[in-house]
Amino acid sequence: MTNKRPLTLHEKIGFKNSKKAFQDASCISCVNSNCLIKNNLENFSNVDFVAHKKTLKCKKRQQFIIEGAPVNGLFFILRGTVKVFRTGINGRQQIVRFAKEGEIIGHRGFGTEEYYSIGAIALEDVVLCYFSKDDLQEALLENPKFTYSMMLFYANELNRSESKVKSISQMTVRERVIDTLLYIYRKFGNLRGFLNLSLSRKEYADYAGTTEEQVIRIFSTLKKEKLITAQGKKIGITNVQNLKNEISEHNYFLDF
Amino acid sequence: MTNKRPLTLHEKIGFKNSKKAFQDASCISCVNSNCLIKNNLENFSNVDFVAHKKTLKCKKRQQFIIEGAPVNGLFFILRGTVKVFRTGINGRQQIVRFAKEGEIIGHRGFGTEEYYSIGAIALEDVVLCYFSKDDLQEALLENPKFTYSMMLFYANELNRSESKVKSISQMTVRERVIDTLLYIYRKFGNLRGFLNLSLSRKEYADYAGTTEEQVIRIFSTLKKEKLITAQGKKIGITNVQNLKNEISEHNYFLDF
DNA sequence: CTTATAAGCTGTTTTATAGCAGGTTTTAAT
DNA sequence: ATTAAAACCTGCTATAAAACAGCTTATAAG
Repeated sequence: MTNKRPLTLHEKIGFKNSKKAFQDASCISCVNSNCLIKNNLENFSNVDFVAHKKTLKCKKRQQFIIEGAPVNGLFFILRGTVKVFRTGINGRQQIVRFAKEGEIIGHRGFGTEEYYSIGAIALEDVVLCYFSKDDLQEALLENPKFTYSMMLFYANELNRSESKVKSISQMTVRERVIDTLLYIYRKFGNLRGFLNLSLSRKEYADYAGTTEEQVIRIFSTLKKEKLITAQGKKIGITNVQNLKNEISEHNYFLDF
Repeated sequence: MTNKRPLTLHEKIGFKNSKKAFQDASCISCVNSNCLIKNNLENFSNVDFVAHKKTLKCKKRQQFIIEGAPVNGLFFILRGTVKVFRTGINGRQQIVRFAKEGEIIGHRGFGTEEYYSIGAIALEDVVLCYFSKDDLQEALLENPKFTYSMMLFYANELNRSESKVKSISQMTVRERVIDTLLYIYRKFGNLRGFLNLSLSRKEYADYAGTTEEQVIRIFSTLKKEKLITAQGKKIGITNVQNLKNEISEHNYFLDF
């Protein structure tokens, strides 16, 4: 490196132009059928839009959005799993959601917000597509179908969030922990009898809005009740329906 | 009435075509500068859109959206105040928000939801503008600026809701009650030293996510501490800053 | 004006859950 | 292989908040 200019965050974590670094990162050949960009490719009047995107790689445990940083654009997950969180009262971490391929990260900052209200960290090696706010805004104002899709996306996120308000304020800790297990199951599925996403008890707690100890206690109770099996971080749901039954009267599962 | 066909809900509560019943309900002369329709009037290519709207009157305490009913359209408040709620675990009412002129009601059902997940009731005599889902959808797909506004509206609602998740899961009951008082103050302001919206202790509880008794206890403590004054349902905030200080470290106020 | 009903209030009890302390086991690093 | 550091686990204690009970004060209806 001969350049003495300090590296930007994006450069540090390997920000590269898609064409150069990732032959397979072009939207046309993308396999994420749930991606809003992919789904609207034919609607973009300006073909440059998707060519302008940048692609970046993140190693496991790397944080690529820092709470409070200015919002310059939006991320789409091309591959991998991401944890989205915010810091609450006395530094307590609150996990907002877990995201996978095709999902949008950082959209909460798109409206009036100038700064990210959340942080995002890679749970495994991740590849991200990045669109600048300006490019996006232009594309949105030119392509009503795309804007409409984005609007519906936000509407769904809103429903999910409202449903979380309900669950947090009215469910018991046990119910919330079960709800979290079912959420992980729905979203990441099973692999050889275990949930296909390994989380620590602390992470379960931060998502369910409780403490590590409570999650541990509840997990061991659920084990005794033969509702789950656990080998360290690997959690298996014995009978999904039995778990659902405990909370079914409270929740219609519109999340994902 | 010679017609033997049973009345629909809309007919029962006085559904009328705007032209006939309300000379003053036309969007052009509307004074609600915060209304998304009003703000986008010049963007509508199809002038029929606003002419198609219907206007309906609701008396105080009348419920005009029933939880679980199919979503056929969206309401905009022309005049009055509305309580938006949902029924939680064992019939416990949860107040989602209080809405006033210019605001949208029922938008949560617009996306994938087919049925209203909330109920809405008039807190005082209310006039509503109603747009059918089909008309709206057409207008949205024709007018990207309008769609973009709607998208930003949803994005803001999402931020508000996320912030509520945070407050509910991390604030104490006292803090949540204070937060509710400040919310009412910000949104409805003061009238002769008292909050310009009278609510029962139960309603404060249903919004703050606690019980009537807790609200009563906290109100009487706050009275002793000279932070509020109360004459029955009329609540006055003595010093807004003092109240804010108690929760300021937790909350950046992006609600409204 | 009287009565009934709802809303407001307060003291006591119960319960769920957080916090703490002190352990073991697992994982990762040297 | 050894050590350090996470992660996991369990029993105990403290506490915030809900639930209950019984009362008083408003508000509305006849």
